[in-house]
Amino acid sequence: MSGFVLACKERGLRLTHQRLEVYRALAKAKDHPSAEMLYQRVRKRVPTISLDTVYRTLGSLEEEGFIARVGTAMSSARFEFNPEPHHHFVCVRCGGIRDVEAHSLGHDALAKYLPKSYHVLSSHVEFRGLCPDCLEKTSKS
Amino acid sequence: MSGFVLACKERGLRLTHQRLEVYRALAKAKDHPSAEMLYQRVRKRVPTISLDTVYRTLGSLEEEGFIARVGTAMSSARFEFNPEPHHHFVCVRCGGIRDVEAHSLGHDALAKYLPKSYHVLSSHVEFRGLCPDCLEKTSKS
DNA sequence: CTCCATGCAAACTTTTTGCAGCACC
DNA sequence: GGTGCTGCAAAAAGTTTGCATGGAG
Repeated sequence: MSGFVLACKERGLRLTHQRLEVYRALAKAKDHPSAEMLYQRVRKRVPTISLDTVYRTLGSLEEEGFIARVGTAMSSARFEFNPEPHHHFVCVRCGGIRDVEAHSLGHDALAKYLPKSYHVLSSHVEFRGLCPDCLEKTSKS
Repeated sequence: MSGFVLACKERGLRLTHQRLEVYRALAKAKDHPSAEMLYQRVRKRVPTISLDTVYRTLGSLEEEGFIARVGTAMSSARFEFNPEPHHHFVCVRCGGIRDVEAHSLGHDALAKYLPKSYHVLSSHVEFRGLCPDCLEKTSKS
């Protein structure tokens, strides 16, 4: 908590009542809430807060690295035909998605890391980084 | 292709011009297109097709297992505070998300499976299946 | 006092749905 | 010929943005 206060000062973020409560609500949450879910929770303590403030606050906190977005941050759904189990590499620069062969990163190899109390149906790895094309453009410039 | 025709008959799906063209466009695509991207491509061959037909067709093809959706299928963005690198388990029944410790499935262990031409910044595993709670409810009934 | 953050409303994007007509089987 | 699919339009859901006000520093 106090670490958050200090970090805000360092980065020039204003420490508003709303921002603090959104941060606290997410730090306390164990269920990976959506913006709407956080809005409902924070509203109990700050009845006048608006949903767009929650969105804007989450955006700020994400930019500053305090919080993370679960799963892929893609604006729209993407589809593929490849019926073989495989993984994906997402380029953070060009947004392109490339298939990654499962090789020894198969389902069984991954699923064994979970407790036996889970019934795992599928497993999927998503890598993020720079694809060969963007990497080449970077080194050239 | 002919496999698709046969599979449609087996499952009682009507083999319309539109459905076939959406299927072909996705089978040919290498870039994991969105519904809108597919719409633009199919429109060149079937100028009267509508975007909602593309959506409906993609939904049917996904249900039948012909195609897959890339990444997490979540209606809204979900956030988390946990700053430690970790993975996620998504329950297909209750939609709940649980953290999975990275253990030996750390970034380095995963990234080594990619060609060196990629610059990998992060790696994340997403498991899907039944969580312990839903599994228990299933066995009881 | 200054400027960033907030709240309100409205726009925007992506996806879904109701309905009438058409096409596949 | 009946049923499911299509196209149109409108709605729904999630998220973003413009603008005037208010509160933090």
